[in-house]
Amino acid sequence: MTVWDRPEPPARPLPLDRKRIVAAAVALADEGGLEAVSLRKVAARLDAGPMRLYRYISTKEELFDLMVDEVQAEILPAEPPGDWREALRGLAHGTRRAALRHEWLADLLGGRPTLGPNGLAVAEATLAALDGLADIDTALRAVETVSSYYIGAIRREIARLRAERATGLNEREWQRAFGPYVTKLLATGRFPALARMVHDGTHVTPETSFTTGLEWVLDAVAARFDRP
Amino acid sequence: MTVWDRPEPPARPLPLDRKRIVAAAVALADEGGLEAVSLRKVAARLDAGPMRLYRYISTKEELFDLMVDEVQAEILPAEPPGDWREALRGLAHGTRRAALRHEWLADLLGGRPTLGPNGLAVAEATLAALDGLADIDTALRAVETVSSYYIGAIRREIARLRAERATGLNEREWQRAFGPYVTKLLATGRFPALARMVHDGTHVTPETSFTTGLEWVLDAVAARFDRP
DNA sequence: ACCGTTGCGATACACCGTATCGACCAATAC
DNA sequence: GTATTGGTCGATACGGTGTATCGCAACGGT
Repeated sequence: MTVWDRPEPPARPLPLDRKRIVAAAVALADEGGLEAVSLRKVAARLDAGPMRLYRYISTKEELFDLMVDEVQAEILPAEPPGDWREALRGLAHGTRRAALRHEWLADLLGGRPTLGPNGLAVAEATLAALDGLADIDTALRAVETVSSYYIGAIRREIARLRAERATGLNEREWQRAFGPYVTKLLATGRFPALARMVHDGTHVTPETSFTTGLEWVLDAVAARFDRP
Repeated sequence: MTVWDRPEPPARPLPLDRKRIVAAAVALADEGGLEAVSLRKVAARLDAGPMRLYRYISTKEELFDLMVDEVQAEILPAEPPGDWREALRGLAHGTRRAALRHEWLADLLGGRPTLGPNGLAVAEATLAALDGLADIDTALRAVETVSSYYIGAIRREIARLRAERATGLNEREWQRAFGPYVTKLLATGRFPALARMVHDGTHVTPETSFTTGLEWVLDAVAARFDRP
């Protein structure tokens, strides 16, 4: 029996590790959103059966945790920041940019404590920036407040982005177009303040809105640092 | 054929409406979380087949939208607030209390624009409170900033609550107990600031933490109102 | 060389959201 | 009064999900 007759040995499946699994899941989520991530599809991308993954994770939620931690690596500042304010600002904008690159992140943000290595590294970097500027409790409160702000702001921004995309790319006209339903409701006169806002409010880019609010919050933090 | 032989006419199924459907869904979610809400189970609670619901909603997401709008009715202030600060504060705390009553709300908060009647009413009440205190754009920015803060804060709080519950009700000792994994990581010395925080930080109730951050943000808003 | 043990992953299960389409019912035509 | 038609409703069915179970194959010890 010649070599030509003999079949190749059964191709050993690619060895798996969490890194490859998470990369596949992130790719799927980037392409089709979180709901496109199924254990079967992730496994298929790696030429494996679904149950194969259970050696590395024990639940789908754990996969999500790993995904979040994975992208948190993108958030860590490249160079040590100048002062605390720049550090917090960088963190907030970094998270926002990550969420714009990986929109599914908005669905997960704040949903579970981030105890992965990168999550902890982010927390460490944040707290380190505030070191010595105030007592520990004030610093903690500052981090919580800023994080809460940008988690909420990012969620809202991505939500609006999706809504605009769904109603047909009317990015600029969203405020006025809003869909017939809302315009009708506004016309009833039951929401005068809202109607005025929609009618007279200037359109600002999401980034401007995000930045403005962030600076306000940072101002509030600064006020506590100056007068402890 | 006597009455006794004749079967009763087939019991006409209870008439359905969105209100009853949403109430059933909310009850299910209150009992078992969002993932306990399936169209089949909601329908079963109403003695109906799953497809029956599709006359009232066309997608499961729409049911979630209705649920959110439903609980937003609980948020509207009972009496007109004294000043803008009290209004925003009331809104934030109202939302937080609603999320503690209906934990699944935290999963949905900020996830989609709230265009339902109650959502719009909440927005109207908020904006009305700021009326005339600043130019429209500043007012809008203020509302966005405060909402972003409390959406993020509530999500984080519920996430921690669930994590504590899952690791076994160690509510008080969470900071120190944290699970063997984190303590090990902290022991490596790679996260000094974090370790100090965990070790020396005072334990504050979630409500205190929420309120503190909220007042900071409100201070920031007030600063913009005073000096426009 | 054999056998006991372990651990992997294919099979299978219960359940999901919802597209499809047959059965039913009301209204119309004769 | 009866036959027919039209439209609507919801039972059935489909393709997919996360994961429990357990037969089998590979391995280590005697």
